[in-house]
Amino acid sequence: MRLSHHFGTTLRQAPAGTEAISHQLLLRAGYIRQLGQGLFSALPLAKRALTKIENIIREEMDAIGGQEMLMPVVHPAEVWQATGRWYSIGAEMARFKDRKDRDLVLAMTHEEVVADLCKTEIRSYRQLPQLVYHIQTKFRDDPRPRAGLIRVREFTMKDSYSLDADEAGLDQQYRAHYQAYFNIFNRCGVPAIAVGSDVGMMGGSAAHEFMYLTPVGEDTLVLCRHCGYAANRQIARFAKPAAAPEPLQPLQKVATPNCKTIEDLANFLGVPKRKTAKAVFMLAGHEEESGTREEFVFVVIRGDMEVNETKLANALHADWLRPATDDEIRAVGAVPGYGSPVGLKNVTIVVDDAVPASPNLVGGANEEGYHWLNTNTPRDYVPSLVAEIAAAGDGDACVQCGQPLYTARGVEVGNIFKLGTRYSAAIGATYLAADGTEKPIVMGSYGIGSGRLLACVAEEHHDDKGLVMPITVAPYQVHLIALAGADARVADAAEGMYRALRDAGIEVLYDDRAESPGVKFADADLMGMPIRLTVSAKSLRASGVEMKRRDRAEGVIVPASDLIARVRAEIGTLFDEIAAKVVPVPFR
RNA sequence: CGGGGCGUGGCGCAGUUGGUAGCGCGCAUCGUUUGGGACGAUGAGGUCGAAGGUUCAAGUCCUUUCGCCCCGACCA
Repeated sequence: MRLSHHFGTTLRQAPAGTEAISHQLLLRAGYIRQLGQGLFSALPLAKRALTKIENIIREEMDAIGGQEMLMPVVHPAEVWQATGRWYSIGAEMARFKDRKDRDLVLAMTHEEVVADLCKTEIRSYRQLPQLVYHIQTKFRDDPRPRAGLIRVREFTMKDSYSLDADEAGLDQQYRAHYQAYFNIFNRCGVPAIAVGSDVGMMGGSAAHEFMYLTPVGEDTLVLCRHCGYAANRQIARFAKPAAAPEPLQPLQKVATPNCKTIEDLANFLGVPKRKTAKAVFMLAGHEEESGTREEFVFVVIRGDMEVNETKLANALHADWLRPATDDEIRAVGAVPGYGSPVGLKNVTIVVDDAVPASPNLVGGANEEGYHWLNTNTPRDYVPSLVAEIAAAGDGDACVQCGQPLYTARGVEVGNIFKLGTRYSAAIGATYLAADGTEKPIVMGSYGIGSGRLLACVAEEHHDDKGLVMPITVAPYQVHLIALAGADARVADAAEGMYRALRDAGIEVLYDDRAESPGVKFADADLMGMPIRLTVSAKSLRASGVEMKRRDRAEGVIVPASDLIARVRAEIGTLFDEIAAKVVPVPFR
């Protein structure tokens, strides 16, 4: 491609209001342009890179038995109603009506459609296992898109769906994806780690997220250096420090004026926070066919811990949670700041599992200015539910090895879910087993966002001058610069090399513009092709062309007669360097 | 949805107590220049996000509204 007719200009300065490096560089280098909030066009450079990423994904999916197909972006509401997600998903799903006033949705994902297809395509266990996938547009009306391509509303995702007769088959396909995903990210030059994660709106029994660690990431991960424990904060567990056993003491009311927070209370009474019980009031929302149902929830957790809302919502099977208002708290007979489960009736009380194990905690008295000493459950109040609902954070002890955990930020570049039979059962996607019984297909769902992955490539591979694209993802392998000026010999030589490179099947971006050398070098650095070739009067005097890797400071002069062979060798070396990173990863 | 910020040529920005809109880069033409964002000359390009209001007069003041960014809530 000739740069003189290339669609997409470079920008000397990044547009205002861009923070993430990947956002700035992809914009400045002319890869992407923003159309609206969370809506981006991929210009030719980005499109070529995305195609390469998608082809890597195709190769790895095909290698584990995937069959590529294509499902629609617009779905009738019925399939989403059948699984209940029409009701449980809120404004994040874009809905509209067709001319016949029928409800339609823009696809956020395709479990429903796959399950629907299975109704007709899968009849017998003899057809299983299978793996289908597609690379298709998704739309999720995210409340807050951010950081360029890292979090958008419309995006392209590879989503695959495994179909199995039983859990063992699912487990096998799940593990195959686990390794295939590492291969994909390594081939794209994005170092990723797998962490245990929440199943979220997908439902199901287990899930991993593949995270690229970076401060611009929006997920918080809880990690252990010692044993490798890794989990999304949403589900991260930790070893709770055991409370010293002591005999239960009788309840005793004490005056605690102006002690509305655990901090105040602990200071006022001179007790450590872990000897207190904190009351947190939430409303749990349940989206049902008949409408929204809200349930008041009284949460009790030790004062030295915080509630993890994802864990709490999961324990309650709630679709969402919100904090209760003071009026709602009073309505159940509790007092904001002095709330106590003691003596409350007809209220759902959820207790963190550390609370029953911690004797004689200071708790509210449901009376302004008073707390109880020595509250104990179940002696003084009976929980509706005891669950593990505390949030893990920096310094907490690892559940596996007891060493201190730390937190880091990451971008989710892929995820894998064991769905089980939730969708197949709801939609009626069944098969006949060997024993003649009809059983729901056991499904798995696996996603990778290609645009987000491109953003992570840019985030990982850049320097102060611009992008440094890995050979596997780079839009072009070679960036050929002609420093011709008025020198027709240089121009002719460059034209000849451009043709020869193309004829050799090498992807080359050719800067044939009448720009000054500084501009050409700066643009080449910005756009980030892995190999730069410079033809000039100077290089011709050395009877050759300068070849320089984007990731190296120095170039070499290669003889024009050897050009194709030398470029091919360099491309080979670059591919080999990437291939060396593609290694087996133990499942955990 | 809460908090904060920003909307002025393609990009980055200035615009004072209201007085008829400017700078740098980029773009076009011509000439000079060609190994790290060259130089000169000439030129094109703006309903100042939108609507309403105040005023003799609004980029500037008031009201409303839209868009975008950041933090939080939320979330694959």
